[in-house]
Amino acid sequence: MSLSHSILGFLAYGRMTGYDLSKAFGSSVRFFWHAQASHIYLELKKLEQKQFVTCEQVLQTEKPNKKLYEITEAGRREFLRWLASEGEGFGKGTKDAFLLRIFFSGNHPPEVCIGMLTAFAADCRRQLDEMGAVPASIRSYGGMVDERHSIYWGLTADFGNRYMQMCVDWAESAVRRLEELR
Amino acid sequence: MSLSHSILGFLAYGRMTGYDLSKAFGSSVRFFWHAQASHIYLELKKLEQKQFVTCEQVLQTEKPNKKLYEITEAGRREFLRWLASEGEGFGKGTKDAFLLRIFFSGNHPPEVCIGMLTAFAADCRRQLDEMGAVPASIRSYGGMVDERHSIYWGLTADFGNRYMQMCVDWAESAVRRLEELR
DNA sequence: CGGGCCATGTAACGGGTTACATGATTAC
DNA sequence: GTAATCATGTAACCCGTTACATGGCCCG
Repeated sequence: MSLSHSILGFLAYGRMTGYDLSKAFGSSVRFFWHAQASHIYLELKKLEQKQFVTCEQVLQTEKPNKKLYEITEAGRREFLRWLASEGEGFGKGTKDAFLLRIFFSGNHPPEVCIGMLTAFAADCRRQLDEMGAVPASIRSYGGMVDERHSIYWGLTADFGNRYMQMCVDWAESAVRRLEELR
Repeated sequence: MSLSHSILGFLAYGRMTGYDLSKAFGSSVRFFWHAQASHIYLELKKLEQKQFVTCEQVLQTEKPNKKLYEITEAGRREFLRWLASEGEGFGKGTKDAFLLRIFFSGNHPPEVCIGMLTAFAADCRRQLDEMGAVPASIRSYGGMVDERHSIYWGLTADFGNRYMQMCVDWAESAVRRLEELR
């Protein structure tokens, strides 16, 4: 259960609403943890029940009312516990339906697979471009919290870049190999 | 729902038992789709209900009895449909708790993160070694089915290698960066 | 005589997704 | 007038995990 822990992680930076959290996920960890808004609201409720967060209603006249969530001491402890926990080693949680399709692609003519791979490469390149904006966004957020945090944001962004680049390279070499064999 | 489809995929190669399937997952797609034996048995039952597979009891005296599963025409159609389906684009399904921990690592002293990263790199290197055996295993299986299939097995294995290598490189560069900043 | 392989399952639970529902304000 | 942004939620469902249960054969 990592969604609840990453919510706690964001709340450790400061008070936020469910909506803020939803945006925070979208603008930072979306490459390795996609979170649905509705799920976040659900999880916030559970965290409140467990007393890991407290909630304060904020009435607004110009905008819809909102709920500001704040992490408690117990919540911070739980978050830190998770942060240091060993966590399933590696590759155990990996689920990649795309690679599964490639694996079984002997069942259709090679052109289909070539098409899938080129579309995939294009997709990766697009995401690589999108991530070009990440360093700037880190710098802008980085000013708000201290640098201690933003280093790590940079590390995960770097992972994202390398990953996408690797995917592009792999897909292109795969296409080449398939074309050789036609 | 990709487990059921990959089961169909394996059965498209030939008749197998739940046990065989479990081994097949373990020796091929485990790097990007880990399947529990118990889950496979569950899924086989559902596939039988949907008439995507048929089941034949095989009585054995020397060994426990077993059930041989065979894909039906409807099953093959469903499998092919899935194989050609667009499938969620990319990165949407990605869930990586390890990167999540790195992202939030500003909350503990850098040494902890350095420790996590070195352990991670060691883990990846180990898996890289393990995958050295894959080409041989592909060749051995490859003889049984025609080459049409084994090319694709090689492509996914190549992905695994590149991925692990990228992880090692990234983790090492991350450690270097963290050590600079101490 | 212990461990590993063969071989199959059940029950409870957890975590996440999808689809749906609502509604005000602001900017083009 | 219509799209985007702000803002919160419910209900049903699905997929997968964990833990448990069973039991014979073969090899060292």
